[in-house]
Amino acid sequence: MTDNKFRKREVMARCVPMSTLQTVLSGKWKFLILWYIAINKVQRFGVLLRSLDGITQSTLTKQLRELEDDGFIHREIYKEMPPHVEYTLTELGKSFVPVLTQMMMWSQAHLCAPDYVSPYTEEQIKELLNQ
Amino acid sequence: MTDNKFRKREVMARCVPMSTLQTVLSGKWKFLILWYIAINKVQRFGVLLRSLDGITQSTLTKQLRELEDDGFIHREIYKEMPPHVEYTLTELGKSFVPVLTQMMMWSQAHLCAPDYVSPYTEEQIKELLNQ
DNA sequence: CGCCATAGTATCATTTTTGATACTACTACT
DNA sequence: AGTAGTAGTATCAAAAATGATACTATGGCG
Repeated sequence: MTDNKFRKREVMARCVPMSTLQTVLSGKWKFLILWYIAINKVQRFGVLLRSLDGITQSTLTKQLRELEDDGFIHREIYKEMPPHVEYTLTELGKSFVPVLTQMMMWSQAHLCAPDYVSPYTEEQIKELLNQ
Repeated sequence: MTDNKFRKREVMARCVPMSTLQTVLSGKWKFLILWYIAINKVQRFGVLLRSLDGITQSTLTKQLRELEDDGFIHREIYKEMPPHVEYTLTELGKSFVPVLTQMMMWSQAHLCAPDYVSPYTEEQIKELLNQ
């Protein structure tokens, strides 16, 4: 994403990369949403809603729209019955996966209790990085 | 930081590492504050205030206190004349530097215009990672 | 027809974050 | 005694993010 299509253009204009990133990934849920899509390749709206404990439907919709507008995820509508929507990572989103993975690994190592057991296997993480 | 000393304990209790990280680094300025302290080793309050374009004194104070409470930075008061305060990274903060660096490099590569020239040399980045 | 599941939208309230502004405390210097 | 520079605090207002709730649209099924 090298063109200026981000939601908050003032930040982009100054191009303080770190500020832009913080703006783009602002909010309580963005990291987690991206992670869930990354680890599962595809995520449906309903599954995300049930996975993100405490989020409301309207907030999830808004977060997903922002991630879409900022070019991280792609939204595919399936008109089968019942109709549903699938979210996948775009090329930009995929390029962000190594950063996301490092964040996850750091968080597991430093923010969790010593007896915390990660739900993600080394294989999952490795696969994520090799895509 | 493997003990439960974070500001928002509910998140910590559930230990969803990604959520904890997003909570701990919430706000418009945290990434940038950490980056400025990391790249300069030491930062004074006044310098940070002038570096972070648009932040107010009270907001900067609050952000710094939160980073301190969450164990990322250390606050050292110098009673010389005029007295001043210096902020440095703690061990936890230093352990986060590789993540921060990767975030910065990704942001420069993907969020900035093609003609953007980084103000940071490769040596600075390398040094940052070798600490 | 009424109900289910899907994935929303719309509206308003609440909470959280940030900003604006004015104030304090310290002491060296003039 | 007054001023300057440091790093704050305190209070209130404004803005942004999130939540609660009710609503829509689709079409199959009993």
